[in-house]
Amino acid sequence: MEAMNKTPPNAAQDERPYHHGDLQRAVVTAALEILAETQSTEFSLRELARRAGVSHNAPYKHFADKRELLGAVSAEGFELLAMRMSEAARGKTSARARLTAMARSHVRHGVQNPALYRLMFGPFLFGANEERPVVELEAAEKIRTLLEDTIIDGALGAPIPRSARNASKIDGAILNYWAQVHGLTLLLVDRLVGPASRADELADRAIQVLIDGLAVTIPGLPRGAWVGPRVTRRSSQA
Amino acid sequence: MEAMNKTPPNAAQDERPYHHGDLQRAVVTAALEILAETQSTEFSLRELARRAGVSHNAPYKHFADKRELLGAVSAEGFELLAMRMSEAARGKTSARARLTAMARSHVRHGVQNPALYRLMFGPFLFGANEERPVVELEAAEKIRTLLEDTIIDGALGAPIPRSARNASKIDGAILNYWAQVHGLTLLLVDRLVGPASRADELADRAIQVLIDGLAVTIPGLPRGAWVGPRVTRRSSQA
DNA sequence: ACGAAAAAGTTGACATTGGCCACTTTGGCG
DNA sequence: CGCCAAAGTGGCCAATGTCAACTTTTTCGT
Repeated sequence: MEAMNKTPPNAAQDERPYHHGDLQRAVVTAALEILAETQSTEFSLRELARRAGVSHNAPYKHFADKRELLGAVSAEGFELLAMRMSEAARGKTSARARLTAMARSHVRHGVQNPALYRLMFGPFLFGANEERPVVELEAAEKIRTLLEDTIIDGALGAPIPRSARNASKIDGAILNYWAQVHGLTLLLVDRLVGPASRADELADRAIQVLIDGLAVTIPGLPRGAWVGPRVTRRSSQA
Repeated sequence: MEAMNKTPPNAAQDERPYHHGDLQRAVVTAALEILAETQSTEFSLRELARRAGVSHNAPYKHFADKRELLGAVSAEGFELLAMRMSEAARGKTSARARLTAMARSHVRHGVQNPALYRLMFGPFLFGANEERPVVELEAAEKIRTLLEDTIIDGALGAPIPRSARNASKIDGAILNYWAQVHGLTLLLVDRLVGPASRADELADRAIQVLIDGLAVTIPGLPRGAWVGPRVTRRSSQA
């Protein structure tokens, strides 16, 4: 009896079905929202569930715990950064202009959402002696590759062919770039330098100094040191 | 009756007096310990109180809330960093050697206690639109001054007299130093480059590139930008 | 086509936390 | 000596992360 009211698809679309559809994504999206609003990673899982319109335990069907959730959010942040960087570089003709544009958009990305930026690079996701989440390493590797290509392409003044002999020099240059840009971003984000509205100019100067410094001699990295996420290092034996 | 057993001061020294003596300091010290052990700022006030051997509410007589406590810990971290940097510089004859030594000890300070380092520079202490705690700004200013003196002293190749004309150039150089060293430290601390055992070499190269870059032209900071904590800017009108 | 199992969501419970309160103990000062 | 503020205590509260048991869908092998 009353066979009609089982799975009623007729009651408009606000009649939420028992199953959310794609809660996984909804939760990550909501987390990004809350992160942007509160600027803190200490928001509550429950508040998040409330926003997504599900019970406080539903997210646990998709993420083992809060860390795993934040890991997904962080990875999203890395993807977003990579997209912004590569889009900023698109259209620029010189490799140097591309490098500058990438630095700008990196700094902007941080300033625009400090909490997300700190989550991305920070330690919220791996304990004292743990590794970083794989999903995050992969996303970060994408950015490293972007930089590598630009440097090989001549961003430092002249193209540097990708050879075994040059590898450590390129890594060294990437390290210096990362340190400079990441450092500047965090100083801005943490309000130790400013104002944040000057981010572009400051990023430009940072790159200027970096390139001038590297143009003299490209030193190369000490043997055994590594730059960027190590995930690809290991996968080479797969 | 039984007047004898009130306030018994005879029971050796392990018989803790009702008043701790200097709980304020004890709490900060305990917090530094827990921070070093757990590598997280999310330890509980209660655990801390347990360690100090007092009730879970005793710390509230000395700190309004957890933030204020962490602020004191952070300030301690800045003081410690300043001490290490200035001691590392002591004895070095050339200004450049001093700058390198300071960078090394900065990076070491971070690598040795990541959680403390992140607490110092991170956002745990000021909300979305708040200022940094004053105690922290003052400690950070000390470090900025250290750097300024070294740069004025010729760390970049030639002495730069402290003049109104040079002020923005010096600030620019300090910004680049900070970005590079702070950035490198965090990349190490957050395990995006490594290994941490190579910290000294990497710091040396960072300074090398920095100095090479600045030696070409010292650009100067755009008008209106600031470097370092702003606390002294305001106190000049007092 | 059907029934069982897996997936997705729900309610209820528990220990722990930061912070508030009223209370007691102690040291110092007039 | 007496009193009061500072320092420390225990009780309490709402909120949180996470576990466990239950219910509702969806899926999938036969």
